[in-house]
Amino acid sequence: MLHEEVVGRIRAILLDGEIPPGARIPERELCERLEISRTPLREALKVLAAEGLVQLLPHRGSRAAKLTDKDMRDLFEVCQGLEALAGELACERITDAEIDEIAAAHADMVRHYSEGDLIQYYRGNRAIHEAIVTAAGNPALTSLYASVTARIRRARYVTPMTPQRWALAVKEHEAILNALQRRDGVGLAHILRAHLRHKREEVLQAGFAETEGNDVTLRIA
Amino acid sequence: MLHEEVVGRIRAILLDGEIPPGARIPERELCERLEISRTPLREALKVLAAEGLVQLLPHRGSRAAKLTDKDMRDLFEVCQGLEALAGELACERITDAEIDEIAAAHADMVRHYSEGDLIQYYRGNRAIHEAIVTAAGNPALTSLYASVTARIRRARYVTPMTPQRWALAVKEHEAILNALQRRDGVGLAHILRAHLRHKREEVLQAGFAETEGNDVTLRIA
DNA sequence: TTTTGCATTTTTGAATGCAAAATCTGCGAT
DNA sequence: ATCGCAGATTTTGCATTCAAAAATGCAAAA
Repeated sequence: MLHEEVVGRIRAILLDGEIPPGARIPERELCERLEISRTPLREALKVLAAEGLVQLLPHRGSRAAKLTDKDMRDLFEVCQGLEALAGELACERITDAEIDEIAAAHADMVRHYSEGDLIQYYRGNRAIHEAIVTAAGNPALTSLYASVTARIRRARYVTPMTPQRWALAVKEHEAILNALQRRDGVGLAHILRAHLRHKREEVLQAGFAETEGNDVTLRIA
Repeated sequence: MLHEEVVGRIRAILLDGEIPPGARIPERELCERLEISRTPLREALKVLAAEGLVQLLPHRGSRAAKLTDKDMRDLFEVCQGLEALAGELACERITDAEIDEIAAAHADMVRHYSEGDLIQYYRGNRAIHEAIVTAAGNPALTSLYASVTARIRRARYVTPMTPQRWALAVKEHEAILNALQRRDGVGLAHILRAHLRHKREEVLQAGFAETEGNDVTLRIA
């Protein structure tokens, strides 16, 4: 198994919440499960620690990182900046074909909305945001975005929504698609910022930060 | 020696250009120099690879990362986004004391400019940009900014400038300080973006990308 | 019953050793 | 002289081993 694969598998385990935020990461167990020795596992944990997904405590092992309200707010703020930038760049560089794909993904997502399927809705939602970032044609931005969103993914794409908020989100996505089709970079940036600000408020209001005694895993189970 | 210290020392070696972009990283030598064994060194290299400073080639060791023109452009673009965001946030949150410090740093920098001391000028310049980012009060943003700027630092803070460009840069910095003092977030974001766009043009025009046969180390020596 | 001090156990962090892969070297063929 | 190839050498990646630090358990004292 390649180094990158090890990192990816552990990242998936963390993002799935299989090891919940704050929990200790059982080195020996993971070694057995991935059928590797401690050396490559520890290399991967150090990388994930640099990404912010793992917290290393010297001489006390590693834990799945836990985000405070402040952390969450900060990361959403950065995410807003990155998506706004991506939106502006995407409007300059996106191809008609890419726009069509996003439009199709949007239609799909709206369908899931009208069917009340939150899981599928979120899946489509995420695909759209990622497609916009990809369309910016800036791999450095894409990978930074990936690492930031990974840390807030569970909060962002798992929080339950009230019907009002959900309806608003869908409306905002209409505007997002519209701005893209008009290639209105500044407008798109504004909408994306507002969209994420609303999502952030939602998440924080729901008390979704991964603080002590606030286990996301249980909530979404 | 602690893990973070190892990472820091190697990062410094790379940023100083002691191991020039594209050059192989001599594992054994570094081990001896840092007086550690290969295990912690390799852990650090994996982390630096995740940061983009090191390129890992499976079964072929690691090299100091080399940036193409496109990489450089992309990173500057992201940096623009991050600094613009930081500027907006800083205007909301910066204290009067912090503004005074930045004003002092600015005055210092202008003095170095009038003395023609490019090195000191760049040092002050960097301090100002970093202070603005810090004033945004968002550690997630700060650390992301640090990792992005690290990759373009040598290009950004080493490129020689024509008198015209230097004068323009100083003018822009006047405007930056002014916007900060007026706490004009939107204005500051605009100026910062333009400032960085100019710097990027400078760097790319100077052919400063770390491509084959384009060794930055030699140029600045 | 609770707390404190000590010995034991467990776990972490790093060095070493080993097998596989890549690179280098030298020799012969064209 | 150059190219190609077989063997030797080096380097990489990982498993194992070893020492140090922390956690745990237990007994004795308050």
